[in-house]
Amino acid sequence: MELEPVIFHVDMDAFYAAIEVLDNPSYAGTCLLIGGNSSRGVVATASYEARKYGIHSAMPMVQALRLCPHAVVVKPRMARYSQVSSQVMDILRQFSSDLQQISIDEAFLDMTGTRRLFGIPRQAGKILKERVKKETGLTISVGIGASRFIAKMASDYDKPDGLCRVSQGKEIAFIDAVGLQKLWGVGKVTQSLLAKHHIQTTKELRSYTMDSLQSLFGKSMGQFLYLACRGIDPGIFSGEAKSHSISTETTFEHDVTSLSILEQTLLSMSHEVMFRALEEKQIGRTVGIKVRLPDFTTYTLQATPQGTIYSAEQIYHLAKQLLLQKWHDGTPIRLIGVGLYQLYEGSRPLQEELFEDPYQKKRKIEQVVLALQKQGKQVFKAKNLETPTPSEK
DNA sequence: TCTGGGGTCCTAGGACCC
DNA sequence: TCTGGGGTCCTAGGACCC
Repeated sequence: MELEPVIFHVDMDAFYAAIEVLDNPSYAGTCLLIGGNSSRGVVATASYEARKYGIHSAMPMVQALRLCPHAVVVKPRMARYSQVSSQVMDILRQFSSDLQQISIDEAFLDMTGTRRLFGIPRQAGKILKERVKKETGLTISVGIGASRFIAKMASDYDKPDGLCRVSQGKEIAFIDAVGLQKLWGVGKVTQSLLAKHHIQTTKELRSYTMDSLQSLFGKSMGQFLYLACRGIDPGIFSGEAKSHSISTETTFEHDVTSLSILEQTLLSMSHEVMFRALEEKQIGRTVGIKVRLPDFTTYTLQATPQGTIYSAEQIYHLAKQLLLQKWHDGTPIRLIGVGLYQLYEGSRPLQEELFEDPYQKKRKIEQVVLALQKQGKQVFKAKNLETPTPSEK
């Protein structure tokens, strides 16, 4: 007999803010904003108290503080959040070995065939929530469905501290309840495109054939919409990630016009990107830069040299060449970024080159530096254990 | 309102090859 | 000299997500 698929989507509630409250209980019940507190910062996470004022993620911090002047702003501590994230993932793994983490605070759990262990899905969801709460102090929202797509929207449907199950056969009714505005994968642009065609609801969307949707919205988006409004998983998070990239970017506090500052920034970013690649044992074939002007026009440039990209210095040289293709002295820049693309796993080049690349030597040096840095970190961690931070009392 | 940082995926055009 | 069709790779831009 075919087992009914049971997919859980676990979503941690106001994750960054919740952790700050855990570590500093005096924040409990306050309007807490996690994010950069500069003039150009945005809100990464707002506590539920702050959300009552209309504050949401991605809102400019300046605007958020206008809405709620007494809010407390805390800079993100990503290392701490990652630590708690893996703690939660370890708990989830005890419920199913088939875990797919999709971001720092979200994961899918395939719970098919676990009924004898944890009971019916809703029961299993309850146990899971209790376990996470008891062991970490955090509340999570759990969505349960027969597919990832449904489970994902179900966890959002009843937030925070939610538990929502959509049983098989009830998908269309659920999609209609969620509504077109909150359909996963349909953002602002698609929304207004739909509105132009007088499509306001998921029900109206269902009156279109696959062909007509594809001619209106393109092959891929058309198919996505056709399936999504019927509650059929369009295949979200199913394929293995093919390509991979590592990038970093920064928005300057004030627009930058000086070449030497841009060079400095590119250089340190090139090192950061290269170190992360080394750490993940990835080799890149393409270097790209991103530039944003004060009026927010943004362009990207990339280059794929012959052979392989071995070192931070090589990234820097390529990035600088790319920058100088577009940038002329004195043009103010708001944001600059560097990335490594077309990554593949390994420490060897795709094709053995005839001569040893001078950059290959540099890579080896950088590998040694990375190893030393890691050692340093471990020493640091060991020391930390002896002198616990106040929150660990 | 004046818009972060880190990603993935899709589209479309051009180069190049057979 | 006018010119097809398919495939792959590269580049640039953009939508979307957390």
